[in-house]
Amino acid sequence: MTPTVRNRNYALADQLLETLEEQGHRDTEPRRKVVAAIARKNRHFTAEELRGELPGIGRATVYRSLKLLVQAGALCRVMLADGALHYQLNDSAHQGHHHHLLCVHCGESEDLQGCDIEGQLHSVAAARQFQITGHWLEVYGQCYDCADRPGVPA
Amino acid sequence: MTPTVRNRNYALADQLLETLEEQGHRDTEPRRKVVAAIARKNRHFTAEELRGELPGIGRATVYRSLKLLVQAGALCRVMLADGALHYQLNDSAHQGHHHHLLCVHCGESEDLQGCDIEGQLHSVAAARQFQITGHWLEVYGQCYDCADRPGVPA
DNA sequence: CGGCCATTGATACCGAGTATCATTAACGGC
DNA sequence: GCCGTTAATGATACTCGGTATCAATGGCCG
Repeated sequence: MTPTVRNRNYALADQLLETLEEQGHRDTEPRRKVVAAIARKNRHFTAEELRGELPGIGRATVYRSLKLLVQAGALCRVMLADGALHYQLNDSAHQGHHHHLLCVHCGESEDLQGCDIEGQLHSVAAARQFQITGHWLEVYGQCYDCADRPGVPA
Repeated sequence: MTPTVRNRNYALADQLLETLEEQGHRDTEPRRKVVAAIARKNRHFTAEELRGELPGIGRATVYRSLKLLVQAGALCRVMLADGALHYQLNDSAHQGHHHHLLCVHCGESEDLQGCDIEGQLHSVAAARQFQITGHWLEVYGQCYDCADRPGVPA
């Protein structure tokens, strides 16, 4: 890891911790470690995966930290095509509601911002006198780098 | 239950059983009971809920039957807003890929057919050189009958 | 009728997450 | 800087939804 990346990770970890403190949560040693492990991630991960990288930290603590970060909007939950729930850092620019384009091959993901699903849903729903309160959308596929590789399941 | 409804349920159960037989599965006594219980449902249900209505039938058998019916396209899985997985009979006209409009108040659900999510997703994805292979969408809200009732969570 | 083999159901197991609760340690007040 | 309050921790047990195992059963076909 280059010094630059290391610095970025430290800054990100601090930022996450700060977010939690703003919500009235304490700055504790185990929390720092969890947050640092998350900051090191550059793609989505499962709770258990994260826990594997944090020996000595209680299972409950890892799950509690994840929940707090999701509530704070710093993490979002993504559901993979096989139904497995993963977590993913929210780019600070994309804290609001958005969807993901997930590469089933390499695990890369992109945020879908320019997609007017909402508007479309509302007009369809209005026709049926349905009042929409929320929705959940995940999109699966292959990214450019993976698209031409062989041996990829449909 | 009116005689008409009872007949409809019997017919539906037979049809489901037949679907399974077409896939090469046997016509067994427990299977008949599971399928009959499903045919009686007029809204989405959980595996455990169904199991509760089938005392004397093994847990594994219920889950196995559900899986077979999903594979056969007769049932579809819907994810509620709280993350709970439910099953729902597929209207025989809507066997293909489609989405659901779920009323969070009464549990009613409607199929979303006239919604061109696919096309929209493809154009957004094309711009990013992403090749879409699938997606998952659930839409939550309140149906006409529930919309004006008080005490409904957002 | 007989046999093969899918199906069954009891049971144990699994993965993901939550509840409990005694112990620890942050942080704010003084 | 000490101290008390109170949040946080981590060990453990538990829950929930679903799957694997496997001996016993019973459909179905020749």
